[in-house]
Amino acid sequence: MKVNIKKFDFESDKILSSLSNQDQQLFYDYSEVLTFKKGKLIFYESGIPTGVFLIETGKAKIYKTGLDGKDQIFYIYKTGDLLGYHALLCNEQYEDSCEALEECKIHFVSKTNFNMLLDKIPNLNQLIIQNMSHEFGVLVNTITILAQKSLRERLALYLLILKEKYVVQNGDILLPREDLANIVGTARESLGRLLKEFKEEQLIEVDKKVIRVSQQDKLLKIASSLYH
Amino acid sequence: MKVNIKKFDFESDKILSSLSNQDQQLFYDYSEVLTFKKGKLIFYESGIPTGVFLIETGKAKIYKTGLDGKDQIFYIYKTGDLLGYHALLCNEQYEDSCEALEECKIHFVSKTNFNMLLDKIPNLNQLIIQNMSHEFGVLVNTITILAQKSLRERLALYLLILKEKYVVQNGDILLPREDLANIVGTARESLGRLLKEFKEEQLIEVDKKVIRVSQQDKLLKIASSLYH
DNA sequence: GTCAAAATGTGATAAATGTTACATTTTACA
DNA sequence: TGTAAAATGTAACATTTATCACATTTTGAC
Repeated sequence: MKVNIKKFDFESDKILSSLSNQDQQLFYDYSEVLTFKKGKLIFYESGIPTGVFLIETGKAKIYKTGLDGKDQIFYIYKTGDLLGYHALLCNEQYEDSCEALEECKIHFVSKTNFNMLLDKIPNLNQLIIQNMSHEFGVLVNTITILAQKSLRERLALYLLILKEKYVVQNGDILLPREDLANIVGTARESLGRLLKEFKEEQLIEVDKKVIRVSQQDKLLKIASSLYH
Repeated sequence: MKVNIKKFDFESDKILSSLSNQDQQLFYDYSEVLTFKKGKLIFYESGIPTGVFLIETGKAKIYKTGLDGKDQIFYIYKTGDLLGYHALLCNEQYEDSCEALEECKIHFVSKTNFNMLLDKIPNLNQLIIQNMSHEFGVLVNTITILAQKSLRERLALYLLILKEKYVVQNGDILLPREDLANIVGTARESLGRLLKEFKEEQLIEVDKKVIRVSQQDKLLKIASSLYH
């Protein structure tokens, strides 16, 4: 059986897109637009949540910094995604940090406004519940992959996931090596070695920072432990 | 800084215990009591959810079986915990399996009844949202640990977590080696070797299957990468 | 209690991955 | 456009962890 890439997608864009046009407009009405330059923090671990974020353009990584200072990236949000509501909804400090991978235009909805919207849009509550319970499954899958699969398998899988998501132009992956290493859970050097192997096996093409998947089917087999 | 063991607790017992006595009674009224013998499946991956489960007595592991047949256990539920609502709430198949670690007495609430309860108990919806958003943080922490920490650190951490939770008598841990290996994400043999090391270093005592933590403080330092 | 099955322990070996220490390239911006 | 800083590549080496192939112990059923 093959791994299913869709099972690694939070689908956090569905929350807003499932609302009626009026409700979507209401959401925008109660938001203010913020711009985060590349590398800027949108929120950070142990900070107090003050609202939620809807990405209009750009991508952002959420990650957690380990005790040794190494980051573990566990998701990349993209255009349309609603994020940052977990800590807000359980009245806890942020457990993770969020950083703009490129310039991000974001609709920020303050805590008070968000609560107001939850009142005014009966659907919203339900959609967030649906999304969070879906996310649970995604994180469970992530844990299993990280705990059980070899580096080679993990890299193959995440290249496929990123290809779907991290489109710069026709499916090219443009992400700092360090970030990619922090997604698949390895050292930058080990990642580099493996990327070279993949390149030699003509599974991918590498042009400076850009990675292009050339043999999706073979990568999928590797990710599924069906092919070494 | 030291790792915080509390950040690995779903606190799924808080859902019901936060309700008023009347509402708790209502919950029980709409449930039927089921008994699962040790080793029996409570639900399983790719199955269709039909309701939720409240553990009255016993413990149960939730895990996911990887493509190679190896299980990854990512949580152990105990008395008072409400579980199995994720797949139900997002209308998806179970992403994981749940198996009784010992004989479990469980209150099962069917999907229809659960929806009815969500209507009748205004609080319940809110409590589940709170719990799910809290769980998100726990899973994020789990991912970071699995991806970044050495086997030695992971074992130290999970022994401490299990000591809190898996009390048979005064904090003893009684769990098959294979299960423990599937929690910390390693092979059974590697786990055994490391347990022997811990024993030689007098961090733990091992009496047949029972593991007893003797030097909690040192284990905590190991788990926190402060001590080799 | 006996016996078979399941669980656990052991040791040698192989493989995977991390670490260190630089060389080289690319990028950002002055 | 030049230059320093950041990112990336490389190679040798150390370490960790998995794997294999059994021996031994424990458990559960009869």
